[in-house]
Amino acid sequence: MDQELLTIREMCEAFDVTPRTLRFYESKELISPIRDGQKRLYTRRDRGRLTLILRGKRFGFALEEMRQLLNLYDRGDQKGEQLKRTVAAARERLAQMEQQRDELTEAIDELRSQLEAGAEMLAAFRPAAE
Amino acid sequence: MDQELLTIREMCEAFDVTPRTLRFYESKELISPIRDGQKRLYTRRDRGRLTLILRGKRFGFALEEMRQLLNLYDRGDQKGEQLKRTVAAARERLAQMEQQRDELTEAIDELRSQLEAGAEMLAAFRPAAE
DNA sequence: GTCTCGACTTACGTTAACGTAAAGCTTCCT
DNA sequence: AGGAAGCTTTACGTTAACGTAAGTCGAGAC
Repeated sequence: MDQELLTIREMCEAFDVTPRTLRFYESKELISPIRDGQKRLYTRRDRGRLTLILRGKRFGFALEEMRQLLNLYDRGDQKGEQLKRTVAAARERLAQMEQQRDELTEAIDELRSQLEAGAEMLAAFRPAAE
Repeated sequence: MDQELLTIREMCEAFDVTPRTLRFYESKELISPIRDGQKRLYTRRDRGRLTLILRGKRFGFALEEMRQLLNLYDRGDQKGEQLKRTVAAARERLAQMEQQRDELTEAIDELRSQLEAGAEMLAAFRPAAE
């Protein structure tokens, strides 16, 4: 293990994704494996990027967002301005996630109280009692 | 106000939806306004159903799910077996929502700790330091 | 009569992230 | 030579919930 280059199959097993997914990410310019003839070979760099992509997905980042963030890091200055921009993006996303969670919590409470209140979730529609 | 029949425009304003939405719901058999010539007129029943549809949407029910639930209620026995089925569906959805919230909370915590730990969300990829 | 307004129908477009089918290389094995 | 495996490319299909454009129609307003 810890080889330098992985085939598509090895990548799929290592990250639990399908070949289609890897080719799709490549078509979206999120990763760019080298070629041995026509076959793809994934480098350490690709593995790092894929790790970040999947992590980003867990956080709810869209692929396009991740592409932009990754590209920022390709342009050098990891220590400076671009890093701040990435952090800012992360903070924004965090805020979104928190709001989403709050809304979800509200909906949960509301639904739960409906259920407790006699399970009459459909109370609003009675065939015109007057 | 409290008229018996509403035009599509009045419905849109009352519920803050577009005409397209109402026609779409109708095409999906969620509501079924009567006709005055070719114009749609929405009854009290339609308003009740729309109220439930929109409430369901807030809870994350899909339109198809709502259609099924609403149809259960059209088949009579509000007091019996069908009600239980609706309640069961609501409980299931509630469980889904709670799980979703838990996952979201996990992701939030994870992202927050990444940010606090030096904001190195992208720490995983360093250009191969060895 | 002509214009215009609102409503109507039909039907294609949108978004995201792949799934899936079709058909063609290369290798490797026998 | 003749598969079989595993890779490749191309390109259409999927899902949800509408948006949007195009063209039609009936009813008042002038």
